Parts: sequence; structure tokens; C-alpha cells
Amino acid sequence: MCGDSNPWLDATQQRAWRRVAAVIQLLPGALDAPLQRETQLSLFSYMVLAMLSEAPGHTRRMTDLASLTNASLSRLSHVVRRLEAAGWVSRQPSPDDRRATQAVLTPAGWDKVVDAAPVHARSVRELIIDRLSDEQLAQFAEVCQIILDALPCDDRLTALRSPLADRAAP
Amino acid sequence: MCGDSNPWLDATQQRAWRRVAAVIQLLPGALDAPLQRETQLSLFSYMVLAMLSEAPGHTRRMTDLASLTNASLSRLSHVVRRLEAAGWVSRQPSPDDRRATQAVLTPAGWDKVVDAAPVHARSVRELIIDRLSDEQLAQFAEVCQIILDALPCDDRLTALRSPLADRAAP
DNA sequence: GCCATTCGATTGACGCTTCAAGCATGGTCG
DNA sequence: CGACCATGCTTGAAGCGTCAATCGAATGGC
Repeated sequence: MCGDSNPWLDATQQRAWRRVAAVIQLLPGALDAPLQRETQLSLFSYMVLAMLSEAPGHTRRMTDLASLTNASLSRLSHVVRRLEAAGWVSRQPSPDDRRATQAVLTPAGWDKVVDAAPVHARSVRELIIDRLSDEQLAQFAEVCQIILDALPCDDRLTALRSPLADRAAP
Repeated sequence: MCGDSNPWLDATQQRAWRRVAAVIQLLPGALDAPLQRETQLSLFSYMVLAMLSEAPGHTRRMTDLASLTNASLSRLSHVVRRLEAAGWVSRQPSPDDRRATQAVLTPAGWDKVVDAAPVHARSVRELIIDRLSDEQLAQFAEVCQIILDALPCDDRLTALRSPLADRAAP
């Protein structure tokens, strides 16, 4: 009657999986909420602006931006349209490749990301970094990297496999 | 706690965060895809059916089900409506509390979850468990627990803070 | 007993993501 | 060249989740 639905995971694996499941389900929302509330920016929109703010000339091709933000090109295109409507980003054709579009951070967009960055950083600290020891954080990061390497090769995560251009403040 | 004067993240923290961000962004989709493709079931729908399959009488109150699946009651309600339309679940008023609704797994729903379980288990193994050593998995689970404990108290995660009724294979 | 409050659940509208086309440009090879 | 396919990006429709509003039922205070 009450048979188990995961016949191939043992108790330890099951427990681990359920915690992982809970985290990947709840953490995005928990990170989104403060940003949304205090800056009217979704986590993803913030990421887009942040990646632009780190780029030379505050400019990136849509494809590169999609890679950096782990998004499909389609998703990015929709979001950039909204960001453009809000005045934070503008689009211009690439001089190199006439198929390509470049997204450019506007001055207003720069102000916005500067406003939002501390809110975002605070969430990341409060929910993750400050809760873990240095060693735990390092282990966590390594496990995440291993999992990323195992993900099926969608075109949207090529950038994740190579080292990121990590920078601190925008 | 939050008293750090530097509002930004340093390079190490930044790198760790970006990996975590990538995982919580990409892992859900990677786990969803095979299930969706091979069983026409989203990960969340599968979770709902699985939690019902483990319940005594294959029955749970909506609120309990929402806790177990880390979902809002609203989300669960929508999903259960679809599952009911598909014939996997039926709803009935609770005899104990006339406000409450009980979701019950139908025989067809049982068959469905039995079909889907191996697909799900395979994904979890391939993407997570098999990639990590026992020690890494244990560390990962512990970090996830710490993060869950730190999440702001939404009503949808009460069950996560207390030990889950973890069950393994029969 | 009565009123206010809380609880359990549902619903509809809205916003966002995905999916499947679609279109133009760029590269490749005969 | 010219046919052909890959690349870069956009678009519209459909599906799903969130939010706010709602409603009946239970609970607590007086």
C-alpha cells in the first residue's frame, strides 16, 4: 500500500536529495524577494545588468550575456526588451557581425545596478556566505562545480564550464 | 552577521556565489527535462505524486502536501487541479475539518508514479549522487540544511526545518 | 452565543519562461 | 559564385507560478 516511489535511492541518498531539492526550490525565491521588494528588480534582471556593468564599454553581445547569466537566448531577449523599455539598457547592432545585437547599459541602468548591488550582496551573505565556514563554502563551491560539469550540454552553459571572469564590485 | 562594512563580495565569495547561482538556475531544468520527456510529468508534479504515494492511504491534506513539496498552497492547488484532470489524483473533503481538502492518489496515479520513479532516480543519481564521494554528498547535504535553516520563515517551509520523514526503498 | 480573527483552500489576472517558428546574416564547400 | 547549413536573435503563443482577493469553516475572547 505504502510502497516507496524511489526504489533506487537509499535512505542517506534520499535525505540528501530532499535537502538539495528544497534548496533549489526555495533559495531562488528567497534571493529574489528582497531584490524585488527593494529595487523592483528580479534576480535575473539584476544579473543581466551586473554582467553588463562589468563588461568593457558596458556592452555585451546577447549570446555572451545569455551564457553569463545561464539563460536561454529567448529568455534574455524578452528580459532585455523589458529592461530597454525601463530605460536601463539599450540595444544596438554589432559593427562586427550584422546578425548580432549588442546590449548596452545606459547611465540610468548603471545607477540602478549600483543601487541594487548592496541589496543583492546582503541577501547572498545572509542566506549563504555568513552561514558557512570558509571550509564549508569552499566545499560547497567545489560540489557546485562538479554538478555543473555534469549537466547535459545545453548551449546556454558553455561559459560555466570555463572559469568565470570573477570580479568584486561593479 | 550582517555587520560587515563592505557591501560587496570579495573575489572568493563572488566565485562561490556564481557557482551556486548557476546550480540553482540550471539544476532544476536538468532534472525536469528527462522526466518531462519520458513521462510528461514535471519534477514538481512528480514530487506531489511521490509524496502521496508515501502517505498512509495515499492521502494527504493540501497543506501538508504543500509543506512536503516546498510549494505555496496556491501553486499546489493549481497543480492538483491539473493532476485531477489527468486522472492521477482526486480530491475529497476532509472528514476531520470541513475546511480541509484531501488529495488522494488514484490507481492510475500510482501506476504513473511507479513508472516515473526510476526516471527521476536516474537523473538524481547521474547529476548529483554518482558525481560525489560519500563525504562530499554528506557535506553537501549538511550545507543545504544550514541554508534551509537560514531561509526566511515563509509558511511553506515549516516542514523543512524539522526532520523529514525520510524513507528509503522497501 | 456572538463577533472578530485566523485557517484552509480556491480562483483569476498578470508576469515570466519556454517552445516552436521565423528571418536575416555568415560561413563552407563544390 | 551558388546552394546549403549554421549562427544570432526575435517573436507569439502557451503553460506555469505568484499575487491579491475571496469564501467558508474553525477558533478565541468576552
